Formats: sequence, structure tokens, C-alpha cells
Amino acid sequence: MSPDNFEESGPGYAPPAVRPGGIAARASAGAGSRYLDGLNPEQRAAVETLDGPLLVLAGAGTGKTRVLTSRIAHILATGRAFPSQVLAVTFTNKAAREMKERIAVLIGGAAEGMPWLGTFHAISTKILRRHAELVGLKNSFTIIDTDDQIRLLKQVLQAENIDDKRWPARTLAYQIDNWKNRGLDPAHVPAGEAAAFADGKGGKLYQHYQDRLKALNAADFGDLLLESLRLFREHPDVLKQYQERFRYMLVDEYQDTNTVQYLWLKLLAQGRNNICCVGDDDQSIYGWRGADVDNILRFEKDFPGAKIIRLERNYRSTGHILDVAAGLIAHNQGRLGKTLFTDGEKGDKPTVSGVWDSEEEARVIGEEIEQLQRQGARLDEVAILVRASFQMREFEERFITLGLPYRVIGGPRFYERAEIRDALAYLRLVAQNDDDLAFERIINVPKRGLGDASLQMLHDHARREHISLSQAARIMIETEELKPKQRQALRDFLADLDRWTGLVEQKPQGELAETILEESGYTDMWQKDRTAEAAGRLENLKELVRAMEEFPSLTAFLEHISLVMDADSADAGARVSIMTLHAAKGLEFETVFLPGWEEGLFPHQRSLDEQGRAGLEEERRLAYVGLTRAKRRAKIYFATNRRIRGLWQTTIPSRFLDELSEAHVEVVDSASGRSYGNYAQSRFANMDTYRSPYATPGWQRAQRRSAETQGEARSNWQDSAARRGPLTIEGELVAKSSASSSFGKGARVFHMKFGPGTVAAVDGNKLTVDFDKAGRKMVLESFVQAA
DNA sequence: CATTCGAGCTTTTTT
DNA sequence: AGCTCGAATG
Repeated sequence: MSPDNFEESGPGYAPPAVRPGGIAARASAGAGSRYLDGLNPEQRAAVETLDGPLLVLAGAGTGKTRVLTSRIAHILATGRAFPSQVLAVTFTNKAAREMKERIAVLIGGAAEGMPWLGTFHAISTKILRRHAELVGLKNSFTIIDTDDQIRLLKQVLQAENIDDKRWPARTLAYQIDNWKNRGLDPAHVPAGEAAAFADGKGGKLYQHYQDRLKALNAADFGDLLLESLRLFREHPDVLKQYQERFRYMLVDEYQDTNTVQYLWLKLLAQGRNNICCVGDDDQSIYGWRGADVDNILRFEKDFPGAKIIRLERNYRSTGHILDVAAGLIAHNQGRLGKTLFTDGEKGDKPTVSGVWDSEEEARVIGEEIEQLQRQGARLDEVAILVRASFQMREFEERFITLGLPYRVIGGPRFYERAEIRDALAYLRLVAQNDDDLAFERIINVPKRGLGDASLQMLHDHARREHISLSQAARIMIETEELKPKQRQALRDFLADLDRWTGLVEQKPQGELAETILEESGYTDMWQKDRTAEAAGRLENLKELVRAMEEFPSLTAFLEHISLVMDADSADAGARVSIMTLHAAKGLEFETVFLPGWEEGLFPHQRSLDEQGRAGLEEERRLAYVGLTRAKRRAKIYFATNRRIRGLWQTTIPSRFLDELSEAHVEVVDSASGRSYGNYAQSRFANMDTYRSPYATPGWQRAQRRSAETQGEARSNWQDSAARRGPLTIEGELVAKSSASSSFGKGARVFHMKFGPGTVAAVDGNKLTVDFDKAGRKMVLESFVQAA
């Protein structure tokens, strides 16, 4: 069988003009093997070791993408496989796009039509569409996002009469995702876990949700992987087809794979056994969404005969930065172990600066950036990497007053905005009248007088007759069930819908969208809206129409938007980037500012509470990722005071500061710009005045001391931790404040909101108080004071 | 059925 | 503090 028989991905693909052997001949003869030039020995080995399983441990800045793309180029150029026989998986669309572009450069456009280069989800979808009927879907199935998922789950909960106050749909969604990430369908969820939600109904609800999805001919993101895994498991013939097709498999960011993805890869790799995974266990920062670092740690066991190649030569950062990062990450256990090195200069030492509060932090960083700017630095080579997005605001405000151009990376995605989702719902409905979720979303947007009551009737009818909402609507406009007003509104809507549906084939989708938005009154709705955001929303809608015009058809666009559309930030001009540490992975900047290195914020208390030691290690990897983004300058800050949820809190410097090797960091008094070579003793003496709150190697002493005075000075982070009961941090049990309460029964207390009262009962740090005015309330001890 | 007010939550984020 | 969601209200 000729290899190109495998290709059925559509008319876009033209078989190579030359047989594989021919390309190889051309490659070795001319400039074709240039892709090997300039690779270091390890990189080269990683590119040329083609047979059998291979794990490439690629540290930060060691040329990971280059290896991946060169490897693909090598496979193609030596004629080992056709483009259609190479599976290359990434996590994000951005990574996939970048890889495509770089391969095209390497082999001069011959990578055109690598149909199996994409995200896990995109590739799974492609496979699933071909065999949809085998897993109970039609090949036209819709992909629903988190928003739809939650709305659907609300219905499921409602049908089961479950109080979604007590058992929120969000929580269930999270739980189901979690199961799906672990490759568990309803039948295989451990009984204990299934019972944990809604008094034992968790498993049943999961099953109902899946049934609903099938009925709607829809799949959520988790299903894309889980269902294609099921497809492979239940249909060995189908699996075999793909096993044979994929002569070479490449996986990017292997440390981020979750269990389904791992199982999926493992099944596919059993064919040719040529799987190459690239990753860095030290950069695994997505444990909280199901990524399992163990996958990469177990690689050799999972794929017998695997070779491991380490890339440790760093091409990005200067010496001191690497040394500091290495010293920090060395505090983690359970690593495969890698040490980055560079032949380059030592460069500037990373700095650590203490500031009074987050406002000063923003001010100081703003000044430093202006200073850099005066020295000729480019703003697009400067980034501020924060732990949590609420930290961004302070910087934005400061930069606006300074007139410093910046951009925020991350934040709400384009297609997650309400107006975009509404517009998409219209389009989805027009493309497929039976899309109930879309129908429901826009039936009363803009207001048509068709509220909950009418919708409920439609629902009942649809369920009774096993038809879709739009079909139910068609029937109900002929019956007496609805009030005349509603019936007419529905009739008008259906007429519109039919007219638009008829236009799908007539008009280019951009125009179609404009027509629909216009005629439905949707655009009007926002034009009449006088709120500040309305103009932006209209702008976004225009952007959507513009984006649509680039696609061949409405369906092509809809497929694209659910899987592939990301907010491409129009980066016009040089701007400072503000983003979370998570968003920064894979990027690099000359100068990186790392604010907010305080206990509770970074490492984040919640991570510690929920994941214990593993959480701490993941936070540490996050710090490592942050540091290794810097090419020449890394600047760390911690504030002594930070406002959290409106309350000012005194904070303790992050333990990570103490893990930065003294020899390679510089402690700076940012206010005066003075530098302290020796900060150990002098700093600490100043700490309790909070005049010069610097990190010191002795900060543990401070922490110990703070523990002694915990009664009054306990920070909110610790407090929230205590509230949740005993917690494990770093494998140790952190006890609730042992002295149960400083108030006894009968004590007179004063509460900010409820006023004076008498303590009726004490339970740990919770007090039951009979307030003079407000009656009996349960309050936390920390919210009252002695009256 | 639409609007308004109060209660609860609040890390990270891709697909 | 500020936002989102749901219930009470007009």
C-alpha cells in the first residue's frame, strides 16, 4: 500500500512530488540538511535518534522547539515518513502554530499539510469525527465549552431535584472534568468518589450528563480525549489503522500530560513504537488541572527500551540567573535531575527588593522600567510575571498614570466574552437548528418576552417528544399552550431562524453574521446600552465578523472557533507585558520583574492547603519558570503589606527567597537604590520595625516568632488555613491554633457588623454569639474583639 | 416577565 | 472590595 493512501484529509493535501527516497536524496545532496547545522551534540542526538521511544529532557531555554522541529524535518527529509504519517501533539494552538511555521522554514514549505500536527484536542476531534457513530455521536457533533457545560449540568441537577446551592454545578463540572482527565467514564469512577457528591448521586449525575450530551450530539472538551480513547479501546480495528499510520509520534510538553492523554498516546505508540516525548519535569505547573508529573518520571518504565537525552546547555539566560534558578529548584524532591549551564557571561545578579506595600511595588517597578527605557531597553523585552491575576491591576493603574505602554496577556479570552458567545449561539443555531444549548442561550437575547416560563414549557414538550427545542417550538406555535403574546414572539423568531438558515448557502458567512445580528436586534441591543462596555462589545462583534471572513464556510469557522481560536493580541508596538507566571511558560524576556514573593501569595496558600508538599513543589517550579524566563535581568520583590480582599494584611517574605543562593543574588533597598552585599544580620534587626523588610536567610526565625505571637498577629492566609482545619504543609501537620479561643462562654464581645454581644458557645475559632441587636450568629473569633 | 437587591465567593488556565 | 448569581420584588 502506498503511504499516501492513508491520506484522506481533504483536497488541501497534495502528495509530495517526489517519492520519499527522492526527498532524501535531495536533502543530502544540497542545502537540505541545513536543519542539522548548529545543533549541539545532544540536540543532534535527539533529532537523529529516530527508532524506539525517546524522552528528551529539555531544560528551560535549551532549544526544545528547535529539536522538535528539526526532528520532524529530519524524518520527512530522510524519507522515513510522509507528512501525513507523523503525529505531532502540543497543548496549545500557539505551540502548534509555531511548530508549523518553523517546520515550513526548515524544509521550505514541504511540511504543507502535516494533517496530524495539532493540539491533543484538535487531533482527537479529527479522529472522532471520522468514527463518531462508533461512540454514539453523529459526525456533526458540537463541541461545547465550559459555559455550556455548566448550564447543562444545572439542568441535570435540576432534573434530579438537587439543591444547586449546596451542590453547585461548578463543583460537579470540576469533578467530572477531573474524572475525564483521568480517563474514567461513569462506569469506572471509584465508588467512593462517585458517592462524594450530592449524597451519593455523583456517579449517577455524571452518567446523566453524558446521556444528555449524547442526546444533544455534543461533546465537552474532556470527551474529545476520553471518547477517542474509548473508540480505540472498543474498536481495535480502528486503533490499528492509526497505529500503523503514525510511523512517528512527537509530544511536546510531556510533563503536562494528564492520564487520558497518556493512555491515548500509549495505545497509539504500541504500533510503531516510535514515540518521542519532549518535556521538563521542572516546568510542570499544571498539576491542578490534571497534569500528572509522574508520566514523565515514569517514562522509562512505560516505554521499555526508552532512551533519555538531556538538554542542559542553556542559550537564554546569563550565569547568575541560571545559578539562582538551579539552586531554587534543587529544593524539590522527585526530579529527574538536570543542571542547566551556559558558557556565556555571568551577567547581573538577580535582585531581591523589599517594599512597603503593593502600591510601592508598582511604583518602584514602574520607575525601574522607565530607567531601563532611558537606557535604550525595548519595552517588549520587559515582562512582569505575577502569581495571581489580581496583582495585575495595581500595575495597570500605575502604568496608566505613567503613560507607560503595557499589555495584559491572558485574561478573558475573546470567544469567552458574552457578546461573542451570543453571536456564536446564533450562528450555531442557524448551522444546526437542533442545537438546544444555542437555542436556549439566545431565545430571549435580546428580550423577546420569552422568559423562563415559556422556555420551561418548550423544555417539557421537547423532553416528552424526544425532539429538540426548535422542533418543540414549531409545534407549540400551533397549540394553545403558550399565551398569545409569547406564541407570536416565538413564531416571529422561528420565521427569522428559517430565513437565516436559508441564507447559509446564499451568503458568505461574514455577511450572514451581520444580517443575523442586525435582524435579530442583537446589535441594536448593545447600541441602546449606555454602559461603558457596550462600545467595546460592538467592536468585538465586528472583529468576530472580520475573523469569520477568513474561513471557507460557516461550519469550518464554527469548528475552528471551538477548538482553535485564541485571542491573538494585536501587538502593535513595544509594550511591557503583564501576565501570570503560568502564561509565561515558553516565553522569554531580557528583563523579568517578579513581584509578590510573599508567603501565602507565592507559594500560594491554597496550593499548600490542597496539595501539601506536592503543591509546594509545584509552586517552586512556578518560581523556577519565572526566573528562567529572564535573559539578562531578573528582579524579585516582596511587599510587607498587601491588600487581600479589601483588607490590609501584613505579610511574610516568601520561603523561596531564602532558597536563592546568597552568592548569586543581590539584595537591594529599592527605595534608595542602595545595595547590600551582606544582608544576613543587619536586615533582620530591622524587620520588626517594618522599616526595611528584607528577605533574610534567618526569616525562619521571624516565622517562628510570628508563630509564637499567632494569637493576634496571625495573617489572613494562616487564618483561612486554620479555618479549614488541620492541614498538611511539607508533610507536617499544621495544627489549628491550639488555644481554642481567647474568649470564653459569657464573654462580652464586639463585632464590626453585628455590634456588641455575649458569647454563647465556643468551637475552636468559631464563636456562637448572642448579639444584642442582631440575634444569635456564628462568627469567627478573628472578627470580634473584646468589648 | 423584567428589574433590583442581597448573599456568597475569591489561584493558576487550555481545550 | 468587587463581582456574579439567584431570589425577592414591582
